Amino acid sequence: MTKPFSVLVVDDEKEIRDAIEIYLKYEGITVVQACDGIEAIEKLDEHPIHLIILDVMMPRMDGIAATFKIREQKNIPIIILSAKSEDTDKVLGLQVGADDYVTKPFNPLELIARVNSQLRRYVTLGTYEDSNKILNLNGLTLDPEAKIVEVNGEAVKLTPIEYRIVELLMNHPGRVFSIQDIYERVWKEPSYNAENTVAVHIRKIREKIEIDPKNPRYLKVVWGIGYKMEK
Amino acid sequence: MTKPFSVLVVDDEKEIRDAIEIYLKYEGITVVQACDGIEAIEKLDEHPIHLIILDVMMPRMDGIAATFKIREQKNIPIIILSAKSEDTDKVLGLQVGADDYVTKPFNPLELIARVNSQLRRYVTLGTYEDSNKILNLNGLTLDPEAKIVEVNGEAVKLTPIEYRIVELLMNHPGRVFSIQDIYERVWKEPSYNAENTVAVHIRKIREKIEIDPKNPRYLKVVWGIGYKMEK
DNA sequence: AGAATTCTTAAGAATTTCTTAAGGTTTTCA
DNA sequence: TGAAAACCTTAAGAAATTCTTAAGAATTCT
Repeated sequence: MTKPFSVLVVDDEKEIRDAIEIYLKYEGITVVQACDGIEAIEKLDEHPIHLIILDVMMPRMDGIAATFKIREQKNIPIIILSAKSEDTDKVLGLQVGADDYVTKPFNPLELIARVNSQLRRYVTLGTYEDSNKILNLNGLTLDPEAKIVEVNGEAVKLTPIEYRIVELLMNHPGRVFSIQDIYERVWKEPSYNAENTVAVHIRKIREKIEIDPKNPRYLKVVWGIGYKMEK
Repeated sequence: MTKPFSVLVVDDEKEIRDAIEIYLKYEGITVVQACDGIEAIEKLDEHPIHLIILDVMMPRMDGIAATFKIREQKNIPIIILSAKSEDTDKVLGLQVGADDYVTKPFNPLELIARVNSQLRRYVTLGTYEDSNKILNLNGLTLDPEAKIVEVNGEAVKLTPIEYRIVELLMNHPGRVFSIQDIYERVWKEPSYNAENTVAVHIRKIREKIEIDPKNPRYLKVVWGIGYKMEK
């Protein structure tokens, strides 16, 4: 499963960078490497980075400071790597600006869990505002907190994928999403031979939310383009 | 952009207070500092405070307890700062009265997001819902102060973890929490390989609070998404 | 040391998701 | 205009995932 995230790994030891890269790639996360702070800044400009893993014990501290500056502007979570033996004060100072830390030697699974946790939090915080509001369109209601969809007051039981499709469309009433759009935004991976998969789910959704699935009132097709939720 | 809010930051470390102040000021929020609970009480009398950010790990615990008492009267939201390494139970006790918490090291922007979120809620709700109030849902009762759960008036004995899960769910009736959400909010660390751990606790809770655990009335599953407490 | 709590493992049940395939509808363009 | 191509709908069953439950091991508390 590919995730739409890329992580910048900053460490002066190549073996560590490579090891982390292997584990993150296995998670479907793109990895960009940098061996010091200076290089990290360049990479941050070149690539869209969603999280930084940073070894505190590197020769060139100025680069690290600069990295932090950039984070302030870009709001990217930072996970710090540090050895237990390291100077506590120095590490502590850095930690004030960090989101999480892992001490070396570290369990790769734990690092991955923390990376995922940060990415999740980062994403949900970003979309926090509108993702909690109850949506309503002509009697079709969606409650993002309770994950409940209702048609004219009657609860409808949707599966997770069905729910996510409805949520996507209802968040942008009237906007047409191609099948690829839908697949990529719901499954969070590139669509390949997935046209019919989406179509089948559309059908199932109609079966549940439409009074007359053959003449849908809410979930309409736009021929040759995609689907949309009627405004 | 100036906001009509002032926040009291209580921490014994000056650098942390200053760092927080810088970020909040940038948001247009007024900041009042206090280095311990005693001082916090004075400041609460002197200034109109709308929210408190409180470090749990401070030398003088009595002052903190007093701060909480004041909050109870004044209905001010509290966000707790805690280090991961800290004694979980001690932190937990405090958190019961808190509205949100952030673990150190923290991302300043995340702290700001949570501050804004609390202030928003505080304003929109008008009268802030006290998290020490006894919760009641269809005969299921939770008393956060006494840490007692009752089903139709009959006390149920929950273990600490069980209690925290029930409390989390009851604080947000109807809202669905994924297993990862639950793990991270109850255990306060990222979850990996913890899916079944939570599931087992859910089962134990049902055994205790449900009349018919196979057809739960309170603690419901939302397939593929998580669990929730029925509204 | 004994009791209570928490975690791990594993097997089976329930539910969801995907694939395949056939038939219908709309568009294209000869 | 009419036939071909592209696109959409529908159905059914296989595959995969998720949930429940139980039992016992490991850990923590008293």
